Amino acid sequence: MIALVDCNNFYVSCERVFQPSLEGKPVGILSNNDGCIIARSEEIKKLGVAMGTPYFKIPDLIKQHNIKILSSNYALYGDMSRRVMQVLGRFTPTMEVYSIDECFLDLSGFSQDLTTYSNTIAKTVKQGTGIPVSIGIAPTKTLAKLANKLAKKGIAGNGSVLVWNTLAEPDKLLATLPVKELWGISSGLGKRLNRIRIDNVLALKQANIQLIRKQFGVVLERMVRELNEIPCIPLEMIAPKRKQILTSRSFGTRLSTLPELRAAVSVFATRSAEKLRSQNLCTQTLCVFIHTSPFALDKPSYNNAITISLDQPTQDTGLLIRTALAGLERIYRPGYEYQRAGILLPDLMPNGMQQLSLFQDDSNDNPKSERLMTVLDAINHAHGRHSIRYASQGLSARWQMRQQLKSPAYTTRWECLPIVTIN
DNA sequence: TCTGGGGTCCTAGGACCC
DNA sequence: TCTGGGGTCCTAGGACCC
Repeated sequence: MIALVDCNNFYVSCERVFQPSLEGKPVGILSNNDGCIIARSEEIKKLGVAMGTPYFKIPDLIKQHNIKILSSNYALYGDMSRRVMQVLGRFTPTMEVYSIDECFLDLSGFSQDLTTYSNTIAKTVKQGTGIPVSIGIAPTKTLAKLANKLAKKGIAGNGSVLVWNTLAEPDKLLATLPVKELWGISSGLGKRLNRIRIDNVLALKQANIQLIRKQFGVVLERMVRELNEIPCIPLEMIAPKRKQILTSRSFGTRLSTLPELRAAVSVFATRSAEKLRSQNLCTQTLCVFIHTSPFALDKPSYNNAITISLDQPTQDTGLLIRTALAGLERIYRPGYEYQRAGILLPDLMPNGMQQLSLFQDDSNDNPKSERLMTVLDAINHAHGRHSIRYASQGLSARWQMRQQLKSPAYTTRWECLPIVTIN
């Protein structure tokens, strides 16, 4: 049996742990750059605010209902997530951290009553971290996801826990669920399924497996089998190695000039190199891209990207910056208002295993670069990110993301530690 | 004025091998 | 009249996830 533990309204719950006054009130969390609402409390959902609603489109609603809006605080969410996972780790040796707010636990072979056990898990997480969770338990991941959703919505189970096999008539329930509710079915697949008269989960479960394979491919075939309690998606206990690293941002204000874009791209390249080193990886390839806004239909649009192969794999910030800027020069066109840029490293490998270049005569530089990067990382770790930097990163913050409503990094910066006063 | 960021997997088609 | 059979690797694009 597999349990899916999912934190309820995770980002909102993290904020509420440190601002209990937000409890019971409508709360929304914004995407980076304070763009859209990407996490919602139950109260704001009830007011009809959909996932992904642009923030600037609902000022009246916010005022009228006194909705509390916050910028994303990923330092906080990341740390709270780590704590939740740590508590969950006490309950089973085999678990897969699936996302920042979800975790699969392998409960097969447990002799206890799973409902009781799961209630204990939920209670312990709440007590240890302040975060409320819902738990769905079933023979496959797909069904565990579904059970979790039903528990959360209060359709079945005891409010926060649902063990699939305790349902008297699961098929009756499946028949009431639209196929789009399933993990792995988005609107695209959902519409195609509806066209062949598969509109609820039961219909999909009973669909002809050969036909599904032929028309929709192996992904949906696996899903149908999982609905029939045949596990096809294994638990991944060891996180697989990263396959790519992406660093990109929308700008706080549109950028038109090359110098400003150069500064932004330098910062993204620097961040990418830091990510490489922190995961002990290096890259053989760098891709740099720039976009105008897809929403500015009245203005000329331009999207371009360039992929550059390096002579040999590297994790050196200076080399990645030089490469990225050379790429930028080639794709930059004047006369556009750029909204976003980024660096993609699509071809990663473990550091120390790279194939050296046959023709490079300065390969002795490698130890030097390594020492420099170690010092750089140590200084920036001790004194804060960007304490020392490459000149090309510049000093202007004009393009930095907007994050005007961000709460303090309560758990990751000493200056932000909450202070408790006892009267 | 204002619309996120970071990932994975699958498939089809092209290029190549013997 | 008539021109094989069986592979691998890479890439771009689409679909999906949180």
